[in-house]
Amino acid sequence: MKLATWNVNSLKVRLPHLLDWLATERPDVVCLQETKLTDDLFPVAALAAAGYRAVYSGQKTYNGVAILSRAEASEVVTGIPGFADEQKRVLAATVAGTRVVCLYIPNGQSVDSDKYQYKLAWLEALQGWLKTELAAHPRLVVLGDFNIAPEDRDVHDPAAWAGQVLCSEPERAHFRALLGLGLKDAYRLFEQADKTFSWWDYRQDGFRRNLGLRIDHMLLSEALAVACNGCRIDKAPRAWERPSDHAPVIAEISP
DNA sequence: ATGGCCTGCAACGCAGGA
Repeated sequence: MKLATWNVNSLKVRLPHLLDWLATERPDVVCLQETKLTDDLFPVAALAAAGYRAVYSGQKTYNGVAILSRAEASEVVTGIPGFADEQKRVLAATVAGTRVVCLYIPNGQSVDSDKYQYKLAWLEALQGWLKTELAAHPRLVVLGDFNIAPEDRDVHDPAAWAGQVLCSEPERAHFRALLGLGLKDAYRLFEQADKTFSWWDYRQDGFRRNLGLRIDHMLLSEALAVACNGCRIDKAPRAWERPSDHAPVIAEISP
């Protein structure tokens, strides 16, 4: 099974990129973030024509998540159970015997912001939920835009980012706590080139200068981690005209 | 130098992203 995650930064704008990319990569499951579409506007027909079913949870202007799959998705859950949140950031479904949890973790804006406190509370709730999900679903993948650069090697300029949102110690501690549940960072299961990132700022010619962060992740339960053959970041779409600021992350899992 | 760039909304600038 080929799994992917991609923050598309507006599915309306990026649909042509997504369709081109699906035709090239032909993944089995794709999680999307920042669709920024209400559900009545989701491009069901265009994706069906490309061979993909879709489940989605969106809102106007902000956030919005979706799971595209060749096989049917079942047991669909939106949001973190028991955690009241108007923002559409979570979608879980079972596809071909694998539990897929698609996340758009809050950005946090800055460490002195109310949004940062919301992010930490959100991460606390996420951790509790994923513990029960993992117990119920041995084949579990948690993937999406985490808005956390887990280590300094995931940051183009660690000194400049030290203590800043996306890199702060409380956020990184939450990321490590997810690993502590028994999840593995798929990207780090394999040897990777230095300074490989999944997001680059639109400003300052950030992509060409590789001023990036690795904040999009794929976490695998033990059963999936031992079956994982590879994980990579696909930088190609970031170089296309009018790109998303995020690149897709792709992993291959043996049947 | 606290902005630069992009998106959506709805207005002729703003919020939010990261």
